[in-house]
Amino acid sequence: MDAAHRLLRDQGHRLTPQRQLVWEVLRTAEDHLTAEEIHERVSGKVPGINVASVYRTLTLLDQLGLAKEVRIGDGKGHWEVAHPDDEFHLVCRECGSVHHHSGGDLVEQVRHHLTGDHDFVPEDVDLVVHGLCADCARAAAG
Amino acid sequence: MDAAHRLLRDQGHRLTPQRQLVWEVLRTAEDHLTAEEIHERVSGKVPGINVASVYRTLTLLDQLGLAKEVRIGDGKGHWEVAHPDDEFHLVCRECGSVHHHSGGDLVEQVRHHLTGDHDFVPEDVDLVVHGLCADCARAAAG
DNA sequence: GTATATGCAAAGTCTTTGCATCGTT
DNA sequence: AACGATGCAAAGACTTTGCATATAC
Repeated sequence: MDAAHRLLRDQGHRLTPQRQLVWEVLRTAEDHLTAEEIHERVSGKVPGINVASVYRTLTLLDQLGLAKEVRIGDGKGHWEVAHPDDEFHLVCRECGSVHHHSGGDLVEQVRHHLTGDHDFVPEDVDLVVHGLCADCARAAAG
Repeated sequence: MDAAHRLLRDQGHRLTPQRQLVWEVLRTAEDHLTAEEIHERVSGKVPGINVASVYRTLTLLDQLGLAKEVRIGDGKGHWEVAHPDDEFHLVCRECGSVHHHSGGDLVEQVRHHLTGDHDFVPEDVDLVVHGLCADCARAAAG
């Protein structure tokens, strides 16, 4: 049983097929999926799970620190497996793709900058950069 | 006539009282207002403008580069006068306040980092930090 | 006078919730 | 058996849109 399952049960939550499937889809996604997309993928695998359950599961995974919602500014929530936040998101305005980017110590610098200031206690640093991905930039230039 | 008005007309848009009021409210706001809040404030000043017009005006101001929507993760859009994006937003999870913070050259560094990489052409850098503002941090500690 | 902007109400999108039923523990 | 989770449908929050009327130019 994987770590996520263990964590679920340790907290007194039940390990249902729906939850396992949502987690599985999220874990193996190459992309940042919306709740609707996760719903589709899970539905493709079995009976048919309700969207409400997808939302409830995502909320739960978030609370457990296993998943995280990314707001890239298109109105929908996009979900990913939680990762150390020294990474940030590159959103292409042309094709809509979302890539992770490890910014070295940039996020750490932001943290440090704020902490030194003593004006604000930083918890979550959300860095989203909009622009053109390599492919779309090439297409635009060509 | 102020620069915003000139810009509106130069682009062939009409200078209506509604637009002037929305801009006025936005320009003089100390906070980051939602469309609903802007609507309330404008309504307080005169006859009564429709929320739809507020949304339409904000969209227009955005297109003209005069206003900008900030997504702080509470589901609503918050609006501000556009500013050079070497500033970022500090959102308090306790009181919900949103403060601007000039991060020195941090945003510039992000840009530079990405440009050097040639993997992505950065346009907009949105840096939102969630945490505790000075007041709430004090309250929590005390 | 004409094209654009407004008001109004309706519809749209994404997400949450109430409640009866089902299923994990 | 008991309590938590699911499904379903309805409601909610925020924003957009269609269309007739009003108005800036």
